[in-house]
Amino acid sequence: MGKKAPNIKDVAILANVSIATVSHVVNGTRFVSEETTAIVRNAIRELDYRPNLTALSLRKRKSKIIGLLIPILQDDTSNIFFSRLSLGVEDELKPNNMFFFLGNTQDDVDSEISLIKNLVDRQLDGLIITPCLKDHRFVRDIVWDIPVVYVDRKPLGVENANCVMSDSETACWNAISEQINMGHRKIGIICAPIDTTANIKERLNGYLRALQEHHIDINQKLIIEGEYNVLAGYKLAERLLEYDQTVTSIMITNNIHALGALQYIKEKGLRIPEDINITIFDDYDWTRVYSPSLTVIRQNPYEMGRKAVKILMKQKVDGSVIGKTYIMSPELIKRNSWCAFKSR
Amino acid sequence: MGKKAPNIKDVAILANVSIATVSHVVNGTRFVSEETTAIVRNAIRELDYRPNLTALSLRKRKSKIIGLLIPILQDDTSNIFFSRLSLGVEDELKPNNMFFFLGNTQDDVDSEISLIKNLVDRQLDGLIITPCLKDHRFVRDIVWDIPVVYVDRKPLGVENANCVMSDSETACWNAISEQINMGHRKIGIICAPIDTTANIKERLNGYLRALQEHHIDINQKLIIEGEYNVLAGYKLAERLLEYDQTVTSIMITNNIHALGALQYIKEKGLRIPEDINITIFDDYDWTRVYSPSLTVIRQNPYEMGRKAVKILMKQKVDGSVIGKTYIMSPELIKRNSWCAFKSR
DNA sequence: TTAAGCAAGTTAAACGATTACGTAATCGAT
DNA sequence: ATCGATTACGTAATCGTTTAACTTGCTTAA
Repeated sequence: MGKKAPNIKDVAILANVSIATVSHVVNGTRFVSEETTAIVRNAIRELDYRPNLTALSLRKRKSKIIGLLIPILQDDTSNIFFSRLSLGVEDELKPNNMFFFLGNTQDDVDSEISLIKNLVDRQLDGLIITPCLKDHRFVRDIVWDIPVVYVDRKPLGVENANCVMSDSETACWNAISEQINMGHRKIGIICAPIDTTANIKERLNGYLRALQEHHIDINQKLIIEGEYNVLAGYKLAERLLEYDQTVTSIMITNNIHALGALQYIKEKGLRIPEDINITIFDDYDWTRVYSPSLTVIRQNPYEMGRKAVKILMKQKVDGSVIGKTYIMSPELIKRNSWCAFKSR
Repeated sequence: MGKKAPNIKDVAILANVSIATVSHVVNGTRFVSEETTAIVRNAIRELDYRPNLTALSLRKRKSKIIGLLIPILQDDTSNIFFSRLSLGVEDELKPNNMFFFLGNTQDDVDSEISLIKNLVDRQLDGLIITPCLKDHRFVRDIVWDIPVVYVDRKPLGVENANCVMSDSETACWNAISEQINMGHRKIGIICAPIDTTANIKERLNGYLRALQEHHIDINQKLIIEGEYNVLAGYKLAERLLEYDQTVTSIMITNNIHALGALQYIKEKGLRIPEDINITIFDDYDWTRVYSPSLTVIRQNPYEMGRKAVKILMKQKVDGSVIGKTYIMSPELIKRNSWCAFKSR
């Protein structure tokens, strides 16, 4: 126990060369004779020397690390979106042999700022952020010239930053439109608080647009909004169905609310889909196994993660950032929680 | 764009003092006159100076970061266990104002080693590891004197490292025993590959012990083991129930297999719990909403994470590590997937 | 013979902080 | 007037690397 890690100097002494030579052997940055190379290699092996990455970061002013900031709430810790996003980021990073630093802002503005600062101050090579703070104008002054890519949400004041987004509006519009075509008229929607950075508004807009296009009056009472946890989901479904028992379809714009809402629907004895159609955002594994299996809108966070890294890498190389937004299209996965409207 | 971040020297120049004085003002490590302090503070504010944490890590030989290594597989990206574990780690770290570096080994031995090395080489202050590599003897030579705490799994060769574990054996034993007392005799168990570091064996042992204690013959054909993904879960349930239709209870030792197995049971038309009891490891949200709600064994990964950090902090302070293993007891949450045995 | 050229290293200055040690100015006591 | 203590700060070494600039000893061409 307790022996110190060897450094380049230890290697140099053992090999009886200068530290510069060791460095050049390690990095192949200059010709070193075969003989010397062999001696240095041996010394490295003998001591089990590995370069100190902190010193390297300091000297090179880059760290081979990027930061990934995500906003997972307490009640949402098995969030599939950000898990898969991380996986995408990781997989794309690996070939560049870089790592990432995961920071969870827990959707808290102060955490977000302090995390960004902390990461920047560790000389990160880039940042991928799903922001909770709406206004990111100040961020430019914090991150200096570190490339930043926004994912899933686009805050204010970063018009010339690159983004990777999911087109939830169209996805939602599409799901609602299809149901209208299947005869449904009274369609409710359950949302997390709309006044956040999260793209709830887009989903709601998709809903509204679909109704308008089909000349269906919008009833504000069928638009239900509330806290982001399972119990709230239950209550929101209750509020919706107490108000109007004849709703024949509900779009639940997140998985957490879905869990609560389904509980209420089950207790209430409503049959899915005969009495009510259900559509859920995000294709969690369980939605397939549920009885009946649930129609979902599947985003592609994995690819979004990969894309974000690709953009970051490109930004690092050519430096030029031109506020482009890359859009991924979610997929509608139709399962057994949908059926055509039958009057009752 | 592209201005460089200011450093301590910039501040010193602006304030017309030495960098030592700036450092002392920042850290309060020496008396500095009120006047000078004010001047320095102003300069800091004006430049928006924040110390470079890389330089700081290098100099102080510590980073205020710990590493958390977890083994999440592709098919398991919404894993609640490790999500909550991370959350526990994070929450416990915050008051110490430290951060963590999350590394996913994806249950791959090579990734595990390279991640450990990478983290160590960044002067991490500690490591919390859920290992996939069985033999960690070599780790001592890699991490030098950085404190390590193992969570959820204990590899070989680290007898004097601290651990935080979940007592799955007792939990499993308890669940099986209760069902035996409820009249069940033919009880199957579905496991992920037993030959891993993951504590599948403990769960199986709990199962075996319960049967033995009640003098029930052990039928190897009721012990089903297979790959760790949803489809495999389906196939494993199929194998079990094709072999013996009269099994009245299945213990599914992980959530992923459960999803597949439930699918099979549903398709097969078996009723839960009338035809078959179901018990699942890990209390995912959806198990409550499922029809019927599922009896689960709930571990406490959140507290395990917090505990691991506490141990790490203590280790950092007193340095003495005495291979203690802290054990958390999972909880049996009885829901509607259980009923007493009725002969059919 | 000698200067230029080359091969293969070495030396030392960064990177941005902390901190042991040194020092100039002031004051009180003798 | 001089010494010693004290106050308030500066100088420079250090952490472990990279890398520009320099050195040393040969070879070779004029």
